[in-house]
Amino acid sequence: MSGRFVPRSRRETRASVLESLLRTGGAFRPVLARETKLTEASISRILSELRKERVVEEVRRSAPYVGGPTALITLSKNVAVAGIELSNNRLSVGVGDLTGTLDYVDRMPVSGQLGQDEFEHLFQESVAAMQEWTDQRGLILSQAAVAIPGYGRGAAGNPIFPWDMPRLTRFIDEIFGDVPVAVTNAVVAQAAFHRYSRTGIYPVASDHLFLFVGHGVAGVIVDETTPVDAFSAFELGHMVIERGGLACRCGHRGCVEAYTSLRAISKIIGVPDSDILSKGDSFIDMLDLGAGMREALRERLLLLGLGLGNALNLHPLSSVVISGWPSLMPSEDRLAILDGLNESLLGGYDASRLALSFIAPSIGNDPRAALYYAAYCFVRSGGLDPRTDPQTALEEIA
Amino acid sequence: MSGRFVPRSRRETRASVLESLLRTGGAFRPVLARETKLTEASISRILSELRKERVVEEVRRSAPYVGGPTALITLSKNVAVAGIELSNNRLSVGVGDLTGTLDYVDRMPVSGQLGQDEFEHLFQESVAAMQEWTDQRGLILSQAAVAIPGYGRGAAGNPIFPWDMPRLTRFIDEIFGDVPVAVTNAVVAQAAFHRYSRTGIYPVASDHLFLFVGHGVAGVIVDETTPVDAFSAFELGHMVIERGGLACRCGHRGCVEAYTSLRAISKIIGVPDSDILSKGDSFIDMLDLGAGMREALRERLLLLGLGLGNALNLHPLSSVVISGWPSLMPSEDRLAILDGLNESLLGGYDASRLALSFIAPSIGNDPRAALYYAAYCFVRSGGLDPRTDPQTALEEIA
DNA sequence: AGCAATGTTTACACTGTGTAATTATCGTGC
DNA sequence: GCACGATAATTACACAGTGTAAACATTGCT
Repeated sequence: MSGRFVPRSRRETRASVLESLLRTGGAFRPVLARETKLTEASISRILSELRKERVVEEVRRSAPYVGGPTALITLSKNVAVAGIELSNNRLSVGVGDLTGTLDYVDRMPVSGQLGQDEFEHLFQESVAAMQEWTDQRGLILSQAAVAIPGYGRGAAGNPIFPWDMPRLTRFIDEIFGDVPVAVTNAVVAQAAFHRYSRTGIYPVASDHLFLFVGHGVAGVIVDETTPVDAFSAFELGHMVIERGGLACRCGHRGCVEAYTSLRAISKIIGVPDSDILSKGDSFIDMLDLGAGMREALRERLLLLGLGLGNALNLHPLSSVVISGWPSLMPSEDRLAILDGLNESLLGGYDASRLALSFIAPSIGNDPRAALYYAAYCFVRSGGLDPRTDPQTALEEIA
Repeated sequence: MSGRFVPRSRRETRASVLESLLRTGGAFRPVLARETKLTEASISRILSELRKERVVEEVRRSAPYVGGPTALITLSKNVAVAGIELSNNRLSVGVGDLTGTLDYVDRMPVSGQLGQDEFEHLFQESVAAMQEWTDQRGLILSQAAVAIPGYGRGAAGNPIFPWDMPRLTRFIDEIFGDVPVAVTNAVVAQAAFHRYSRTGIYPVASDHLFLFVGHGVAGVIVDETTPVDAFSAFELGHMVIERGGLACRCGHRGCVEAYTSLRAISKIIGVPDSDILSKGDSFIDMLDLGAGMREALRERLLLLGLGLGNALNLHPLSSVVISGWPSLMPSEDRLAILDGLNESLLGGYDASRLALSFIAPSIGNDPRAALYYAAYCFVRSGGLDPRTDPQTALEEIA
């Protein structure tokens, strides 16, 4: 009757406690116990360990009710992590702590046709500058993360930057030397950041597809029970929805990206693709200029909906969050997506079975997503150095 | 340095030992220890437990080498499981043991347009007949499994049998009463059966997509590290690949299924859809009759490849196994699939990055897949009654 | 100051594992 | 037919990590 769930390694237990703190931004012990499904006794033991290691801190708060808790547990500001983000426009490097503070930022413009050698050169320089900054302050990085669009498709290669990926990860590993570094898909970092980092109101809390429409069209299935670092990107951009249609940079015809990417719509509205997302609300005003523009964009949204419906047929989900330029469109125009869904989604679009929501593209806050991802990876490792851990060592051998 | 990986609940440990036995069909202790990453000491303890419970048996064998092992451990024939499979043609019920022996089979024809009431009625009758058989022999079922095409798409509903799924699972649960019963997608059961049940040579051993082209077109990602019961079906059939194309039974136009399902090709070759898969090798001879037939079928295979490429763009995998009518086609005709892949798969088809293989559709051995799935579910539960297990009970509350 | 209500820590028992010592089994060679 | 070598299989013990329950601490209220 006791319903015990005993076995967990210390690392796992620490990880789930720390993850809970990262997601909530700070919690009282009883809450923590509930979230992690541990007893307060265990929480007490783990926290005293983590406090000794200066990974977490206690802040005294007045009790919220009679006899209530007084010690708010938060992640420590002593742990330094780094995040590096590559987008089609720039390479951003940042250093911060586990609470989300960004203490150092450096952004370099890059071209969309960036070659691998060129990138490596730039990367090395940027990291060197960052390390100078950390060395000056005596900071030691506990974790770094690099977010790259199109990353993580194994043998299929990167559809956005056609690079040698094993070489890239080796290169990055070497640059960072002793510091553990995680490389991930930009959209994974972004989804995790939006969903969990408490920087704004996120429209859904259950499993859903996060779809970003930028230079590429990529999604992630945000599965609430799966660790973020196991999320895998969902490259929607190169689904062929119109045989023999518009030519795409991938060499095929009729891809979703050929119709709905920033580059594709920049041709319609006559604004450089790099400017579109930064326009924010003024985007809509801009559209008033051309009468046929909105209609043309609605057609593109319909095609996006068609591809999205196809994707949802493969992997049914009851909720989708869309970010990117479609989120800047007037809400009546966005309805075109539903028309597309009606052409492909099994059973058609039905608000009771599919919730569609939009979230503003978060231009300007790079490399916060990568930084958050670095914090997440640190936390997932239980705040223990992966290199000295026997279990990980064992797995590496195997 | 020791590389210990201690924490596992007894249930998990038992499950991994039993799963290993199910997959291999019997093993010696040292092999078992390696496969489960446990020490021989643990294996010894677990096996003595399982032997007492009569879930496993020991068969004496002459040692394969000096000082070699003599006791081959196998799953017991004492544990009875039931498998029920619904296809568009029939409802098959079987009872067997964990070794794959099928002791009782009953098959009833059903129509493709089966209504839910009608199905429930038939199901109840078939199960009653089966229970009469088990009662006569004093058998007590330890686990049952039901495999249904199109099952498991949550709120999205079943695209093949448009039924009320919560009602269906409730109904099935009630029918079986005390016996634990798992309901799953037919293609999941089939993939697991082909891949793990040692009934034939399976072409790949790594992660891959298993795609079955029958009345529907469905796939499963067979991920070697994920438990089979967590596999989720991949409904490729209703991806729209030709806007405004052929009408599909789902109400949309241009779905993969409208071009490549058994029903679709039965119109081309003039053979009833229910007969196609059972023709086996004579299928090819049949095609010789019509000159344009093969060309028409090749076109359909191209479209299948197009849809497959789209799916692989979303979820990159380096290996695909195809079963169903395409596997009966002459190998030169199957090359049309590659043409389709070349239109959609990022980077085009490349034998070094994508291995395509074919496996004969296993008509006639239903309900072996469901039976195997039942055995798998039993094994996954550690051979313990899930109802008396505190952990499961806890999870059910949550 | 004392009390009620809750939070926090600690002593102890329990589960399940690995290590290492012990015991069992088999084939081989004399 | 019996001792020996090689490996399999079991068992005693130590250790990690959890939950339970009791002890102790803190707070606000009267």
